[in-house]
Amino acid sequence: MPYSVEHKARTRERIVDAARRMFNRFGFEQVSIDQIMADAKLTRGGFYNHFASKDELYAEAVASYRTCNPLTIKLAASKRPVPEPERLARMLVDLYLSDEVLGDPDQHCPLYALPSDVLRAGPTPQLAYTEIIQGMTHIFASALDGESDAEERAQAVVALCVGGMVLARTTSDKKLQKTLRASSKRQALTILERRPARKRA
Amino acid sequence: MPYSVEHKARTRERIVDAARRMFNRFGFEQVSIDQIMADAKLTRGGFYNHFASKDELYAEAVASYRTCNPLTIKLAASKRPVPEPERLARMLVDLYLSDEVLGDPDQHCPLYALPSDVLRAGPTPQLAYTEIIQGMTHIFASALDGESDAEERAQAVVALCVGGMVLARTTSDKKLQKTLRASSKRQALTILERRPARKRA
DNA sequence: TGTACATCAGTGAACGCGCGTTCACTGATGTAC
DNA sequence: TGTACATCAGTGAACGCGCGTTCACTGATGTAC
Repeated sequence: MPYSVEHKARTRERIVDAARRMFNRFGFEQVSIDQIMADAKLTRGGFYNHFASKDELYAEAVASYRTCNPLTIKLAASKRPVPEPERLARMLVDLYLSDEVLGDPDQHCPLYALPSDVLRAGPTPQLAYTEIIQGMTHIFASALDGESDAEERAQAVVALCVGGMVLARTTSDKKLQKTLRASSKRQALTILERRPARKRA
Repeated sequence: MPYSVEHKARTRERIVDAARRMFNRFGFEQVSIDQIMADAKLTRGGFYNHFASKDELYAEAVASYRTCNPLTIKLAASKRPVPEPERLARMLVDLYLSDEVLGDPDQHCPLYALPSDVLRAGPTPQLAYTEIIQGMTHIFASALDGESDAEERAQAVVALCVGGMVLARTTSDKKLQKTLRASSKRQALTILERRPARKRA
């Protein structure tokens, strides 16, 4: 049995990682398998030892954001315990709309980096997108726990995050990029804090 | 001088119209010149009598949303005078996030239908995107005229509109599509009405 | 008014490139003895 | 411990299709006489 099972798994992961970063940066159609494999320090032909098609890779790449998103990475890097819900929600808004993430496409979220592609893609990537939405909504709703309109406000905060980034990426006007995100961020925080009194400790 | 100048202009407009609708529906790369020309009841070869390249058509297609958006069309169709700013702003939020627009890709806005393509595209389409953002911001800011944070709140409402539609298009869960837009809509209207007292009449 | 003509919008075949996918191979690795 | 072997991850050339673009043409139209 040549090469260990772990060796193959690591290679596969390297391909998914390269794909996620390049898809987020340039879009699904604009990136060729050749480029992805080169980015992963491999050659074209080996691709089909790992994936049945480019579409299958796409689904995995989107899904991989679940564990490779900036917030999860940041929390894992800091040695502190997981912050309480209110603080976590604010951290997510701050980070999602930050200069740092906007400036580094490797950290971009499929929700705003690849939304045109999702309709064309099959049900598997669509499910991955939906899970990202629900994951974010959950974090915001937890911060509003106990308030009657928690779900509505949480969803609106997700829309503000995604919308702010879509708009910032869309324009080439640096100043507008900044104010659009700042406005989205402040209004998102306002929505999260509108009623400071909470029912649970 | 065969064929009138108007004849050529009409044909060109027919191509731009077909392109805008098909690009919004399927994305830039997914639609071929062949398909667009067929949709405009023409054949492939004639395309280059009107445009230098597919990219040039893309720029025009995005720009055409300026006059072909659902709000402008609706206002033109109704014989009433232009509504006052507050009512216009509410109409835009309502329409932008409506079932009707979500269900009819022909009416979709490039901001959420084509955001992945804009980075790849040149400066001309980017300018067209920016103009759409500014046009929407202007409508919302006018409704908040005189309030100190009008610009910030107007931009956040744009982000809510665009974000709500991006999210709704992204998921295949019908119910989630509906609640995401409803949440964005209600919070957008809340932002617009947060301080009902205005300084001007 | 009728006719010959010039123009150019529109046609459809052909070109050429890029890219997803296939395939015959090669050589690194772990196992059996 | 050392060696022969089997496996299969990885290689790179080749295939074939789709699509943007080009080009020689055709035929509808407005104009000149």
